[in-house]
Formats: sequence, C-alpha cells, structure tokens
Amino acid sequence: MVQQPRRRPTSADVAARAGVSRTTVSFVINRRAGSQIPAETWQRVETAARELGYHPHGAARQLAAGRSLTLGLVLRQSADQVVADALLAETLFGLAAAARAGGYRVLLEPLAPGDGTYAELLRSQRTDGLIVSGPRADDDELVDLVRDGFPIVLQGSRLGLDAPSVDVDNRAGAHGAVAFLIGLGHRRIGCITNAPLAYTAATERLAGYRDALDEAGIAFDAQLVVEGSFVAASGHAAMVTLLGRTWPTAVFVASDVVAIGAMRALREAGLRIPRDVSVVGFDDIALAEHFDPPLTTVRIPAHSLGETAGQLLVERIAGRPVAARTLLPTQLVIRDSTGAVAPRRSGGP
Amino acid sequence: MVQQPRRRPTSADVAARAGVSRTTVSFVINRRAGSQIPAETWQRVETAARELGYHPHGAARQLAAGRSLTLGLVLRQSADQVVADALLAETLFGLAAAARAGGYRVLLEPLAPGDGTYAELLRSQRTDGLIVSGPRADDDELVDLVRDGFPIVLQGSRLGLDAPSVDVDNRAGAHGAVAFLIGLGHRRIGCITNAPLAYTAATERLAGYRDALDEAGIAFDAQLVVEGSFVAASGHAAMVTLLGRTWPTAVFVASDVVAIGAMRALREAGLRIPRDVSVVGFDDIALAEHFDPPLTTVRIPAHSLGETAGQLLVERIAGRPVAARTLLPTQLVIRDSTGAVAPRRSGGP
DNA sequence: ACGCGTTACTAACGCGAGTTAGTGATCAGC
DNA sequence: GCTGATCACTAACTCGCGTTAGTAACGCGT
Repeated sequence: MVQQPRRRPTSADVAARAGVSRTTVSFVINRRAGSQIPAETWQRVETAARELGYHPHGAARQLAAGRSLTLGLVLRQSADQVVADALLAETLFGLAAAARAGGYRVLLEPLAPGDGTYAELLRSQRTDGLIVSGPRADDDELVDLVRDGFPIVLQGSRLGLDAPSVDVDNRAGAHGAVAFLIGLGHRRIGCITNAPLAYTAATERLAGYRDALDEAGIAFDAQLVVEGSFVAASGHAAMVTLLGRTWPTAVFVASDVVAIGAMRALREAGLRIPRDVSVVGFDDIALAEHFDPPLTTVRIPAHSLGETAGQLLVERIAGRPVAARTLLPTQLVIRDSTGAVAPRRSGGP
Repeated sequence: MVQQPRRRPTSADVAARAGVSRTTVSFVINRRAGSQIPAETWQRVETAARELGYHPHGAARQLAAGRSLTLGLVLRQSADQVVADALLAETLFGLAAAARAGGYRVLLEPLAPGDGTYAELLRSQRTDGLIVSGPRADDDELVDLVRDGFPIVLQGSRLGLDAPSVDVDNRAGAHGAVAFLIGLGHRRIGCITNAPLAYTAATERLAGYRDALDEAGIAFDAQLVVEGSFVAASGHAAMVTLLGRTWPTAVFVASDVVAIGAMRALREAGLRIPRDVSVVGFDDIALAEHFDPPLTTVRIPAHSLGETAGQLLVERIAGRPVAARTLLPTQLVIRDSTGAVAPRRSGGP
C-alpha cells in the first residue's frame, strides 16, 4: 500500500468528512454568530476537524479576512540603549499581554536608526498596526506612514505627529524626586541626565529638575548639569566631571544604570552616600534596591507602559478613537541613598 | 468628479500600467533568476510599481509560496525570570540579526508555563520554525511538534528531544570560575545556584563547581551549597543561610543578579570583599563591572547565543543538516571581587 | 518556403480560507 | 391546499500572488 504523502488537511477535507460544505465548516471554526447550525451538525464538524488534526492556514485567513492579527513592535534604540535598558523585557511582556488579550500576536523589528526600513511591515499588510518605540524626529518613514493613515502608536516622545503616544510622566517624576531632595534640605543639587538631550526623555527629566528648583526659588546653575548617556560608564564620567567643577550635596541621576556608575565615582572620590552626597535615580530597575546603598529612585510602570501601548493600538486598529497622549504616573521609592543635608563643609575641589 | 475609494494597488494594476502580464510583474518583483526579460521591460515594470506605490501583499505571498518567512520565538520563562534576565534583550537582538540575514522576521510569543499554547504558530503556518527558549521537560506540546517534524531549535537545556539545541557551556564556565578561586588558594568555596536545580542551567553550573573541586582533590560539602532563584533577593537569603552554617573564604554565585544580593548580605555581616570573602558571579551583565567591588564573573556571549539559534533554525528550515548540540564558550572576566585567600581566621558562626 | 530554435512573453490554475447570494425543505397560519 | 416565513444549509465568487505550461513572433540557415 502506497503511503500517501501527508498533506495538511484543509477545510475542504473537514467538510468532506463531516458531510457538509466548506461554508459550514468556516462558520463552525469561527463560531460565527447568527448562523443557524444545529448542535448535531456543529458536533460533526468539530469532531471531523479534531480527527483530521485540522488547523486553519494562517496566511489564507489573513488573505481572505484582510487582517493579519499581528502588531509590529519597532525598536529604534541603538545597541547601547538596548543593553542598558533593563526594563525593555518587562515592557515587551506588557505589550504581549495586551496583544494576546485583543487576539493579536507581536512581530518584533529591532531597527537601530539607519539600519533598515520598517514601512514594509505595514504596507505589505504583514502587520495591522505598529508600535514605534523611541522614535526620532528625523524619521521620514514614520511621517509618511502616519500621513497615510496607518494605525501607529508612539512609545516615547510625541514628535508633533498625528499619532497617539504613550509615555511615562518623566517630567513629573523628576520633579518629585528633586522636590524630595529639596525637602531634605539640599540646595546644591546636581543633575546627570540619562541620555543626550536630543532624546525627549532626557529633556523632560531635566525640565522636571528645573521645575522643582524654580518652585523652591533655587537658581538654576548650568555647572551642576552634566549629560549621561545610557550606560553606567557614562555616569561615572559625568560624576567625575561634576566633582571637578563643584561639590553638590545631592545629585539627581535620571537613570539607575547611569546612577550606579555615578555612585562608583563618588566612592572613588572618598565621598560617602548619603552622608556626604545624596543620590536619587530614575527607573527603579530590579537591582536598584540592591545597590550599595539601596538606591532611592523613581519607579516606572514598565509593564503597563507596554500594555497601554498595546491596548491603544488595538483600539486604533478597531477604528475607535484614542487619547492623543497618555502619560503614566511614576512613583518615588525612598531607600537609603538619600538623607538630610550634611552640616556645611568646605565646598569646591 | 467622484473620489475613487483608494484601494491598495495589486500586481494586476502594475501589470496593466506597465502593459505586461501579472506573471512578468511577479518575475520582476522577485528578481527571478533565469527569466528572459529585457532591460527595457524590466524598467517599465519597476517604474509602474513605484508610481503606483505597489507593495506585494504579505499574506498572499505566504499563501502562494507556502512560506511565512517568519521565525517564532517562544519564551517559556516566568515573569520573575524575565525581569531578572538582564541579557534577554541582547539575545533577542542576536536572533533578530540572524533572522534578518536569512530574510526572516521574528514573531514573539512570551508564554509562561501553563499560560497558553504555541503549537498553533507552527500548525497554522504562521511561522516556518520555532525557537523555544527555556523549555521544560514536561512540555508535551513541544514533544508533539518535534515528533511531527517541525523545524525547532531549543535554546537552553537539551531534554533528550530530537531537536537541535544551543546553549552556553555552563559547566565549563563554572568549572573555570571555581578553578580560578582554587588557584588563589581557596579551599572552602561556597556555591549559590542561579536557580532551583530543576533548571538545567543550574545543575550544569553546579556540576562545573564540583568538577573543579574534584580536580583539586577538595571534598564536596553539601553544606556549602545553597539554592538561589533568579532574583537578587534570593541571593541575599541564600548568603544569609550559608553564613549561618559556615564561613567560606570564597563563594561562586552562578548569576550576577543573585550575586549582588549575596554581596549585600556579606556587607551586612561585616565581611569585606575580597579581603574576607571572594565572590565570583556568572553572566557578566552590563552592571557587573560597576558593582562594589567590580565583580569577577563569567561572561556569556548573549548576542551570539541568539544569533546562533537563529542561524540554526534558518538552516533547519532550509532542510540542511544541523549540529544536534551547540555549546558556546564563556570567558572568565577578572575584576576586583576576588583575591588570594586571607590568613586563616577562626571560622564558623 | 520551410524547419527549428530562441526570445519574450501570457493564460490559467492553485494556494486555503471568508463571505454573499441563493435554494430546497419544512412548517405555521388561515 | 396554498402562501410565506423560517431553517439549514451550499454554490460560487473573492482575496493577491506564484508558477507551470504553452504560444506568438522573430531570426537564421538551407
């Protein structure tokens, strides 16, 4: 007896075995509401499908239905940022959760600037919508896609594009952290940014820092601000620069990863935390509470950041209206790297 | 004049505009080798396509060609592990790079055990192959898929399944780390695992630890081994337990994240690193060199782990033979958390 | 004028589903 | 006994593209 080359069963096979038409099979498989199929027939179809091991062909459904049930996630971060971004995985999982809840899957497209194009994902219908994480203002591709009306949600900066965006409330978070330091009596407060100021998140956190100073009537001093850049080493360098200029009694570092480098520089300079210098971070990565000392920081709701982005995109795809801008609240987590300002000591290097 | 409802152009539209048949368009779009199309015709088609803004419909191609050009990545880690896994993003990027090189995209399916099924990805042809990260032995779904001959690559444990697997050489890495400690004169060396021993990686690293002891003729002492579990807090608890039993002169912690918790416990016990106790970690996460003190650890090639998995899968999909087991080498990175054994001090709690 | 090979295409089928318009059978109502 | 409304389906078209088999036109040698 010749072994039939096993072909994957199609809905026609199921129909034949159940003694019905393909249409009926389709109705049963898709649990189509309003179709008048008696329980007995329904059962027959389901049994036949099970016995044959039938699984509808994804591409065929996509073609016929005109939807891919797939969300694309475009990551525009550079390699540095990715390695440094301790919360990326959590955000990703939030997105995946939202996608699943809406019946979608997630296609991942990591694409450092200048390293390829992603418009095809949408234009070829491989994806019903896109979440663009870390979009830059000079992204022409993105501008075109938005203009053409594709469902897109931005995660991060706003860009003045006509697409909904989600982000953490960086400004308020930074404001809260610095206000906390001021409340402890600090007046000379340094700031090390999380990234170059071309990044919106960096400028926003810096703005929050200034807000708090303004509020307390403390003059802004550019000497106290140094740029960090994603990785811990940049925090170390920034702190060295800062200490070369002046000695603050507290430093707001707009990223936990950058902060750990900064803390190392403080130790190397013989300064104790928080006795000599208080440090506040941003992000509340998992390791922050295990730093030496445990780091006071601003917690970011990473999971809901991804989840919210996913939900918004699903809504947009469904054609429902969506908020233009969603800001997620942060939360100050007070640990041991901050304390009341020390008795005045001779400042300056 | 009535505004035509803009329909996305199909290959038929391109064909009409270029004055050729759909077949010719298809040949041009796919750069089909061996087709005798004169340069002039070729140009006409390309121009027509550009002018119309034509983009082939992904699902239609998948259906016709019988391939989705998509790789699935199934993450079987629990939420804890994901948040703790600082190298996940890097691995992901390695995979994405390999996928792109092979003309594939990556579909992400995070699926903590007991939280859903992924067989459908393969059975519905939405995906041409699967990489399963962190597979557990009791995964029946996986067993079935492998039996049915789907292209699958395992990342992590081997499981005795008939599917190629990629992993870091955990055992050799741990062996090297512990041998290094022994070389420094340590004899009482503790071990805190990275995870419960149900996880292959944990048992392998423990085996490497024993290998090194055996080699040096040091008797294995179960009192010196404590289980950690992914997160830093577990390392803290494990170290407290260990110190409650005995005082080792060095500890091998099979995960940097767990190690930072362990180091905190040492500090709290008044012990100095490395003067009183040497510590070696595993993974070489980005922050390890900024710990206090900078951590000696075993570097994992995270990027190439993902990349290799991707390459293997692409090969398997193409039907080419592939190594059953690929082990990637690790590298010991010596920093400041390790030192020669201290002069003997009264041991025990 | 004829045969024979290239060259440059095209007609038409198939991929595997979703969906619309329709059809025959049954049944209630009068 | 006839009408009209349900019920339970099905035939046939559609989605957009890949691909095989085939053909018309042309050149070239004899």
